[in-house]
Amino acid sequence: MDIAESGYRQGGFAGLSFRDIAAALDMKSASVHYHFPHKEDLGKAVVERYADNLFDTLGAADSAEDKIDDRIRRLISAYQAAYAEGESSCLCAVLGSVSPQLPPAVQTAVDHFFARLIAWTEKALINTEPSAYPNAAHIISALQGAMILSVATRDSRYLDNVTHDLMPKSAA
Amino acid sequence: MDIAESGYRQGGFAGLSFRDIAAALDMKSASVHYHFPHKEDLGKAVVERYADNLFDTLGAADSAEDKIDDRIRRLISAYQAAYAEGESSCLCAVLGSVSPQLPPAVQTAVDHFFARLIAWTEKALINTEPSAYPNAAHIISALQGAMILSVATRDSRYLDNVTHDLMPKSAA
DNA sequence: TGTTTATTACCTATCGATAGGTAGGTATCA
DNA sequence: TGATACCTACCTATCGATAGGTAATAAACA
Repeated sequence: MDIAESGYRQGGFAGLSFRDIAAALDMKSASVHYHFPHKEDLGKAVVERYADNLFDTLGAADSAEDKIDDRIRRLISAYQAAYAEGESSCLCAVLGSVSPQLPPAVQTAVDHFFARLIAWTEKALINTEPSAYPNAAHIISALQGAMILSVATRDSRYLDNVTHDLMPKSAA
Repeated sequence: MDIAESGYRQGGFAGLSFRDIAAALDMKSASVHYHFPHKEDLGKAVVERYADNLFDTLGAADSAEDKIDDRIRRLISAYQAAYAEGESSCLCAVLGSVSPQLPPAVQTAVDHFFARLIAWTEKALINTEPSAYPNAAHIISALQGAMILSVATRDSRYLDNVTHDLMPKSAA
């Protein structure tokens, strides 16, 4: 699944085959089919694992133990770390951008990912004075877009620029 | 090229074949190869045409005939219009997100697209008082990301939300 | 304890479909 | 006549997926 995740992030859903995965593991493609009968099963599992890992990293959006700024910093750091591994886009940005052509189960998993991410961010921003932060959709959009700009141009400055813009202004 | 553009936007570079294009035109795939010998040629041509169309729509970034707000409105409207046709992502967001795996000529064309777009936006924003607008990278990132969110969730509210946020506050 | 039964994780071999791409012929025009 | 735009017919490579088989491990039971 590590191989599949990085393969999808670099080349899209149609850009990674069972044979690619098998070759990376020094196996045969039939053996990959044993674990994930259909490509749809693999895609769904990879997206769900990706989501679970992210939300583990983000932690609770309503914890009393940290402040709003801390939660937003964790969100931004998660994106920076995701870009840093392989200079590749967010898995769900890659897949979501071609959502109309994905198998239904993968489409749903990506859809669910974004719903969770927006919900987390909205919860994290609750009780902030307006104008302290852009709204949740704006923050997530900017991070996803900046990641794609940096991947497309192989220039990390776009992501750096946007994360700096979004980062809480109080002391680092 | 219309067919290729919409096909790439909906399914990515690997998601559209010469046969798909030929079928849509009631032709044979060999005839498509006559016009675009290699897939790389087609991809490059489609991206370059896409870029030219966009910059025609945007107009000059330093025209004396309109104000900064007008230029930003044209930029935002262009994204809204692009989403409206087929509820699909920006061609260069789809392709750029999987840039590492694109043929070199396509990669370069996408790279060039983003460089032009950032340059246009920076020029359009020149002489604005700081804090009137986010910077160019931020604006483009937010628009690209919001488009992907809306495509992935089939919910235009994300794009609406972000464009409303970015739209100049002066009278519509 | 020894034997049977299942399960796991792979394999070889193959299927039909489709991918990008090519060689060579044909019809339509200026 | 020669360029343009298509065609038929094919090639090689790869795709997702399946059938059927094999070792190794584990569980169930007489």
